[in-house]
Amino acid sequence: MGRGKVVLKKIQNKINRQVTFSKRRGGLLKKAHELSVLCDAQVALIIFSSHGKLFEFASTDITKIFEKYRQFSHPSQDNNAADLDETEASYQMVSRLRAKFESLCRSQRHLQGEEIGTLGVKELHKIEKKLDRALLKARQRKTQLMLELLEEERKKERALEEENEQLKFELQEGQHIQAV
Amino acid sequence: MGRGKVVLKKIQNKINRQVTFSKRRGGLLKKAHELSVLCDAQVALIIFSSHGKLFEFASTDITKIFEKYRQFSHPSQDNNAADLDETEASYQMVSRLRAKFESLCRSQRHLQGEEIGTLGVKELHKIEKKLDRALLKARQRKTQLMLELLEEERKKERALEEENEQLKFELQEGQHIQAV
DNA sequence: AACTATTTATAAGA
DNA sequence: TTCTTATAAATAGTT
Repeated sequence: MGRGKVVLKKIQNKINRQVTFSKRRGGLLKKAHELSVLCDAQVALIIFSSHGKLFEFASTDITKIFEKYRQFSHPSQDNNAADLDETEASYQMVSRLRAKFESLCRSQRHLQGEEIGTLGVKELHKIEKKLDRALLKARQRKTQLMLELLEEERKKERALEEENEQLKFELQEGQHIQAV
Repeated sequence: MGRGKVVLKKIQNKINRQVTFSKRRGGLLKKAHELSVLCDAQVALIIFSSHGKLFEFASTDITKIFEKYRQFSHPSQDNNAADLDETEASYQMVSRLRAKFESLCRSQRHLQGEEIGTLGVKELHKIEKKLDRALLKARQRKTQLMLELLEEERKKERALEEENEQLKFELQEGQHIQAV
C-alpha cells in the first residue's frame, strides 16, 4: 500500500528498513488490537526489532495466553506440576507440528499432480484451478523479469555505444593534434 | 477497508463475526510475516478464536521468542541443569522440524505462484515446467475420472431400461390374463 | 467462495 | 522526523 509494490525480501537500505519497521509495527499492533475487539479473540503479539527492542500487544494477560498456547492440547490438566506438564506439552506440540507437516506434504504432492488417484472430481477441479492460477502468475513474473533484464542489457549497450563514440572522438582529436 | 467504516466494537452478528475473523486473521498473519521478513524482526503471533481454536505465526522458533520475552520481563531465572539438557534436546528436534516445515511452506508458496518476486528466471522456468506437468496430470486424471463416472451412469441407465422393459412386458401379460 | 466498492495502510517524496 | 500524497493492499458488504 504505497507508491511501489512491495517485494517480500529484507529491505537492504538501513534507513528505509527502520522507517518501514516503525510504520508497519504500528499497523500490525493496531490490527492485532482490532481483531481481538471485533472478533472477541485472544491475541498475543511480540515483536523484537532487529536491534532487540521489544514491542508487544496482548488482548489479555500475555502470560496467560502463553500458558494456553503451551497446554493447547491439554483441555483439563491442573497446572500445579507445571514443569512436568512442560515436557508433555512439548511432545504434543511436536506431534501437532508433525501432523501439520504431513498434511502439507500431502497437499504439496497433490499440487504436483502426484497421488491424485483417490481424489474426486471436485477436488481435482480445485487443484486444476489453483495450478492454472499459479502457472499464470509464474509466467507473468517470468515474462516481466525477462523484459526487465532485456531493458537492462539495452541500457548497458547504449552506455557502451556512447562511451565508444566518446573514445572515437577523443582518438580523432588526438590525431588532429599530432597532425598539427 | 471495505464498503463501510469499521467501528471498534465486538461484532454482534455471529456469522459476520466469524467471517471477519477469518479474513482479518489471515491478513494479520500475513502482515506479521511481512514485517519479520522486510525488517528482519523476530515476530510471534498467537491467536485464539472465541471458540478456542489456535492460529499462530512465528518468524523463528516460537518458544525461543517466548524465552526472550520472559528474560525481558523477569531477567534472572535459572533452570537447573538436568532440565536444561532435555529442554535443549527437544528444542533442537522441534527446531529442525520447524525448519523443514518452513522450507516446505516456502516451496509450496512458490508452487502457488506466491512470493516469486525474488526468484530468478531459471527458477521461475523450473516452477513453470513443474506446474505445467502437474496441471496436465490433474486434467488427465479428472477427464479419466469423469469418463469412468459417465460409463457407470450409462450402465445403470441401461440396467434400468432393461428392468423397465421387463416390467412393461409383465404388466401387459397381466392385462392379457385379466382380459381373458 | 468470489467479487467489487471503499477504506485503510503505507512507500516514496518533500 | 513528520507531513503529504499517490498507490497498493485489505476488507465490508454483496452476490
